Amino acid sequence: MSNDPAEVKSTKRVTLKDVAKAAEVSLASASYAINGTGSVGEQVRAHVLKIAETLGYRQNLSARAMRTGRTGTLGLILPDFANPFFITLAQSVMRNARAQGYCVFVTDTEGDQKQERNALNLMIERGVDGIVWFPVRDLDNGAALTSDTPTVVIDRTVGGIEQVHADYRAGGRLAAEHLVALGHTRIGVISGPMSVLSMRERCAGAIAYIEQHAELAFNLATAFSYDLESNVCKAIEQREATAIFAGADLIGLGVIQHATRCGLSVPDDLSVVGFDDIPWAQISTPPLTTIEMPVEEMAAEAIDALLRRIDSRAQPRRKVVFETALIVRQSTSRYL
Amino acid sequence: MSNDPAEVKSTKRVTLKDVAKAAEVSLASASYAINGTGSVGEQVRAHVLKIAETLGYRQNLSARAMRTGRTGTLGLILPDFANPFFITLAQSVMRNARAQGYCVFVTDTEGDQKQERNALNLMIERGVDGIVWFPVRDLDNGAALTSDTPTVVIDRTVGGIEQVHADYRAGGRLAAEHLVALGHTRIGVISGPMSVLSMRERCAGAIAYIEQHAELAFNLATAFSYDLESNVCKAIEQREATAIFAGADLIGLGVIQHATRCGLSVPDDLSVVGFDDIPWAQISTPPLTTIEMPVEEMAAEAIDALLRRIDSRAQPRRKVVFETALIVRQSTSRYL
DNA sequence: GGGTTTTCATTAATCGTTTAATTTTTACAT
DNA sequence: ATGTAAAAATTAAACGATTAATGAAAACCC
Repeated sequence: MSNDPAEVKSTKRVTLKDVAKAAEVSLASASYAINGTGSVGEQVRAHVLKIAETLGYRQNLSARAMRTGRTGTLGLILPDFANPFFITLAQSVMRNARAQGYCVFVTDTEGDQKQERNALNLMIERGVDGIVWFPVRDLDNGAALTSDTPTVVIDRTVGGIEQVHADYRAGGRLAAEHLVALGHTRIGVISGPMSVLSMRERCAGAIAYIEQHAELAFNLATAFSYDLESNVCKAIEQREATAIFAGADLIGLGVIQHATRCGLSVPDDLSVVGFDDIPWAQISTPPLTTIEMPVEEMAAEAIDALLRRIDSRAQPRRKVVFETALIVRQSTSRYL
Repeated sequence: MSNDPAEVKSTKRVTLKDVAKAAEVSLASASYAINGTGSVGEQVRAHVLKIAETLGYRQNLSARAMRTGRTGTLGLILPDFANPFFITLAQSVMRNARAQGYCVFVTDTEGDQKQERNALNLMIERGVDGIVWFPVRDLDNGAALTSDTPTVVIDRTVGGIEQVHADYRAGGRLAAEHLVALGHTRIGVISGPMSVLSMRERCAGAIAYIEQHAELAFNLATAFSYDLESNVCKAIEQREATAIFAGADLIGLGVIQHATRCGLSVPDDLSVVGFDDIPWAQISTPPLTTIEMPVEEMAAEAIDALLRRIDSRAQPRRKVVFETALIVRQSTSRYL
C-alpha cells in the first residue's frame, strides 16, 4: 500500500524543489513559472502551475523575503485602540494595504512612548517594508527611530518624516462659523491635551473666529475622554456659554452626557460641536454635529506615499493636507 | 579619510557575520552569544554583545524564521472592525500576544467568507506561528482551511478546532432573570442574525426563562446593527412589551434610540438589556444594562492555548467556556 | 546552409541565520 | 605527568527561495 506518490506530502511541507522535481524542470524554471518573472514556455508554465496546485504548494515567504529583502508586510502603529477614530483609520489603512497585497502588523502603544519605541523596533526587526505611524505626540526627530524603514506619519507633526494631515485649523473655524451663524454669542471651547499640534490647531482655528465674531466664554483643556474634569463640568453647569466647541468627539459626547445629566437640554439649552466624526457621534442622543476628516482618503494617501517610498527611497518628503467638512446633526440649534 | 572602521556601516545592513568578524569569533559563537543558546564563555558573550550594540546589529528575522520555521508572528482574523466588541477583543489579544513577544497580523474580513479564506491563506503563507480566529459564522470543518497551522477559534462553533466561548445561554438567562425580578411580565426578545450558535444560545437562554416566568411578547430578528428593521420598530412603538432583551448591545442601543425618538422614555416606559458590554454601552443615554463577557480572560486563554499548541501540536482539543455577568446600568427599572 | 538573433532552460551562487558535529582548550582527578 | 571529562569555540551544512550568468534550442534572414 501507499506507493501512491501523491501521498508522500502527508508530513512535510511542499517546497519549490519538490514542485520542480515533480514537474521535471529545473528549480529556476519552477520559480519563474510561479512568479511569472523569467522567460518560460507557455506549456512549461502551465504544467508547473498545475503540479504546484495538485501538490498543494505554498510559497515560503520567509525564504523569499530573505532573498529579496521584501516581506510584503507593513506596520501600523496607533496610540490607542480605545479611541474609535483610530479604529476607523486602522480599518481604512488595512483595507488599502490589503488591496495592494500587503499584510499589516498592528499595535497600539497605550499612549506610552516607551511602548511606541518598542513597537517600532519590533516591526523593523520583523523587516516590515514600511510603517504607517500615528505617534503618541509630536516629535522633533522621528526619523531617528525608524532607521530608514520607509515611514509615513498621520496627524502628528514629526521631523524628518513624510506626513499626512487634515486642515485642523480650517476645521475649527468651520465649527465656529456654524455656531456663530446659528446666532450664538457666548461660545466656549473645550480642548483635549494641547501637547499635539493637531489639537492646538483645531482650537486656534475656532478661537480666532469666535473672538472676531462673538465672545469667547471660556477656553478649557481636559483629558482625551468623555469623563470631564471638574472645572469643565462647572463651566457647563453654570451655563457660561450657549454653545461649545469640543476639540474631539469623545469630549463632545462627554459634554452632552454631562449637560443632560445636569438637566440641560442639548441642543435647546446648549449647542455642541465635536471634531473627528467617530461612529458614536451618529448614535448619541442627540447625534453630534461635528467636523469630519476624509479618513479613507487620508489612509489611501498614506499607503500610496509609503509604497512610492518603498519603490524608491529617494522621494521628496512631502506633507499632504486634506480638507475637513462640517456635518450638521442634532446637537446644535439656533440661539434665540 | 574614512579609515575609521565604524564608519563602514553607513549603507549596508549589519549582519551577524559582520559582528562575528568585528568581535573576532566564529559565526556560531556570535549566534550563540546573542541568542544565549549554545555554551559560550562569559567574556566572549559580553564582548560579542557589546560589539553588536556598537555596530547597531539587528537580527534579520526572515532569515531566522527560515532556518527555525518560527516567525514569532500571530494572525488575528475578525469579521468586522466596525463592531466595538471585536475591537475590545482585538486589543486584549494584541496585548497578550505582545507580552509574549509576538507581533500580530490583524485583518477584518468585512463579514465575507471569501475574504476570510483569503486572509487565512495570506497569513499561512506569511508563516504565522498561530491564528486567533473569530469566524464570520459557524463552520463544520474549519481545520480544512488552516492547513495545520495552530488555530484557536473564539465565540463561534467550528469543527476540528479548539474553541474559547462564553456561556451565552446562561448570559441570556441572567438578562431575563433581571427583567423578571424587576416585575416585568411582557418581555420581548430582539435577536441578531441567528446564523451563529452564539446568538441562538443567548436568545434561547432568555426565552426559556421568560416563557417559564412571564410572557414572551415577541421574538424578532434583525441585522447586527443599530439600524433596526421596520417590523422591530413597529413592535417597539406599539408597546407590546415593557422590557426588551436585545441579543447584542449594538441592537440594544438601536432600541433605545428608536424608543426615545418615538417619545418613549427608557427606562420608565421601556427597559432594555443588551449583551456584550461594548464601550458605547457606558456612555449611551441612558447607559445600557447588559451582559458582560470576560474578554480579557478569554483573549488570554486563546493566546495561551495557541502557544501551547505551537509548542506541541499534540494537544487535546478543548473547548473552554467562560462565565458571563450582569451589569446593571440605567436602561432598566422596576415595572409598576 | 551558415550566421545571427530570439527564446527557453539550466546551473550555481547567494540571502542571513541556526545548529549538529567536530575539534580545541581547560579543568580535574589520579 | 597523564588520562578523562567538561566546557568553549569552530566548521560547515542546511533552511527555501531568487536571479545573474550561461548554454542549448529554435527561428529567422539572406
